[in-house]
Amino acid sequence: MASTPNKRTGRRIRSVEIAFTILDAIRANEATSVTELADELGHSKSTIHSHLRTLESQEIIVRQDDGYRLSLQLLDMANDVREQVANYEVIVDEVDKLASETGEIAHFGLEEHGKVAYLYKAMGTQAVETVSRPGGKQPMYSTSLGKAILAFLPADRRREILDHVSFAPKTPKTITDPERFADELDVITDQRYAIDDEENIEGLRCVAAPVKNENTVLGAVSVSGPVSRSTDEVLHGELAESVQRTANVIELNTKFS
Amino acid sequence: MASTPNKRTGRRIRSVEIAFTILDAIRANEATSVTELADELGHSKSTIHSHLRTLESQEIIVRQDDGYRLSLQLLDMANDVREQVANYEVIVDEVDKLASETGEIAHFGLEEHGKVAYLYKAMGTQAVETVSRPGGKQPMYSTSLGKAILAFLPADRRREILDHVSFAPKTPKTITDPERFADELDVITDQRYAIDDEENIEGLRCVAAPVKNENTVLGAVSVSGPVSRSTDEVLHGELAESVQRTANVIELNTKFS
DNA sequence: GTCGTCATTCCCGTCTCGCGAACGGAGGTT
DNA sequence: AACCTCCGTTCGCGAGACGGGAATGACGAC
Repeated sequence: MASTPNKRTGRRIRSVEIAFTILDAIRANEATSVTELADELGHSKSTIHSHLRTLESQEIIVRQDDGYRLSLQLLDMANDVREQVANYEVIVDEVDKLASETGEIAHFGLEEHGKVAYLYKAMGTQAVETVSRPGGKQPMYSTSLGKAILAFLPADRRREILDHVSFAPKTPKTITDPERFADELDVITDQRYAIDDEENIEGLRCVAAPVKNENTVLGAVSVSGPVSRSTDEVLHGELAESVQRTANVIELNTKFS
Repeated sequence: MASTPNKRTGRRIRSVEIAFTILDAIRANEATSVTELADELGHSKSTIHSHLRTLESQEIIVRQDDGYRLSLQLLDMANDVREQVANYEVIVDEVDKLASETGEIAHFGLEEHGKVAYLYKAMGTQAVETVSRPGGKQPMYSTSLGKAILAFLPADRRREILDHVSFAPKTPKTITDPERFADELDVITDQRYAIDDEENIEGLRCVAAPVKNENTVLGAVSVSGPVSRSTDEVLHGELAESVQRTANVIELNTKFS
C-alpha cells in the first residue's frame, strides 16, 4: 500500500475486487477455507462462499482436502502471457547466452504498472542465489533494469511513472532524492547502460541495457553479480559491453508487430 | 459447453463471471479494446470499461498500445501454483529422467474439474511434436494419464466424474461406450498402468502409471510416442515398466503434508 | 449422545452494477 | 478548416445482484 502508482480514476467493480482479494489469500496460502477466509478478509462466510463457488466454476481454483488451491489453468494463462509478450523466444535464447557467457544471473524485465517485472531469468554457472523469479516485481528506481527502461521511455510516460512513485529506500545505497535520480537518468541516457550498485539488494551489483523498439522501450537486459566479483572495472567494462551486445541482438531479432 | 462437469449448485457472482469472460477474450487475443470486447462479449462499452479498469488496478492486465494484454503477474501466480502442488521439484526431476531415458515425451498430469491437466512436460531427444503444454487440459477418458488416474481414484470421486462426463470421440479409436470404458478401467486397475492407443490424438500412443498417495491419487506419469516406434511390445514392455518405475520413485519421494 | 466446528442455504435490504446515451478527443477525408 | 467517424470515457438511472446475518446441515470428537 505504500506505493500508489497508476491510481487511475473511474469506476471499479467491487465484487471483482473482492474476488481477487480472495484469490490473493489463496495464492499466499494464508487461508484456504471458507471460515478462515471470512475471518482473514473481513467478509461474511456467505460472501466468501459464493465467491469461492464462482472461482471454482471458472476453474481458477480447485478444492483440495480441506481448502482450496490455485488451479493449473493459471499455468496455461502464463503460457498465453509469454505468447503475448513480443519476441519471448528470442529473449530466452539471448538471456541464456548472456548468463552462460558471464556466468552470472541474467534477467530480462519490462515495465508494468510503474514497476519492473521480470519476464525471464537465467542462471550462469557461478550465479549467486537471488529471490527474483519470473513475474516478480521490483521498484524501477532501485534496479538497473528499471533505470535503464526509465531512461529511454518516452518523456510523458516517464513523467507519469515518476510522478506516482515514492522513493522508499531498499538499502542504504538506494537513491531516494528525485533530483539525484534525474541526474542518474541523464548519465544512463548518455552511456546507454545503467548500474545498480547495491541499491536494491545489499551485496549485489547489476548492469542493464535497454532493448529499444522504434520510439519506445520493450524492456531491458541485466547481469547481476556479487560485489566481490563485480568491480567497477568489470561492471563498466566487460559486463556493460555484454548486456549492450545482448540488447542489440534482441533488438535486431525483434519482429515489429 | 459440450461438457458439464462439476456443475455444483450455489450462487455465482455475475460480475466476477463477466470479469473472467473478459480475461478469457484478452487471453485469446480475440479482442483487446473496449469496443471490440463490448461487441464480442455482448456487453455495453461502459460495463467493459469499468471491468477493464478494475482488472488493470488489480494489475492483472496491462495497457499496450491500443488494447490490453495479460500482465506478468500471471507468471508470478504460476509460480505459486507450482509451489502449491505437492512435490513439484521431485516430479520435474523424475519426468526429466523419464524423458531422457526413453527419448520420448513424458508428462505428469493430475485431475482437475473432471479433466486431466498437464503439470509438467519433458521432451526426449526423439520426441514428437505435440501441442500439449503445462496447464493444458484433456479429457480423462481418451488419455492414458486420465485413465490411470481414474482407475485409482476413490470410488465416489470416480463416480462423480464419470457421471458428469460426456464421451465425445477425439479420434476414431476413442472409447465412447461407458460400459467398455468401465471394463478398460478394470484392466488398468489390474495391470497398474494405462494405455492410450491413438484414442486422443491420431498417430500417438501413450502409457501412463498412477502416482498414489495413501488412499488417493496425486496424478500420473506418461510417455508418448508415435505409432511407428510404439509397438505393443514396446508399450506394454519397457515403456510400461519405465513409467511405473518413475511413478514409484515419485511416490517414495513424496513428502506427506 | 452432545457439543463444537465448518460448509451451505435462505432471506432481506441496500447499494452496486450494467445499461444507454451523451460527451470529448483524435484522426481522416473533403 | 470544417465536417465526420470512431474511439474511450463519463453520467444518471433503475433493476436486481450482492453482502450480511442467522438458520440449517453435515461431520467429528469426546
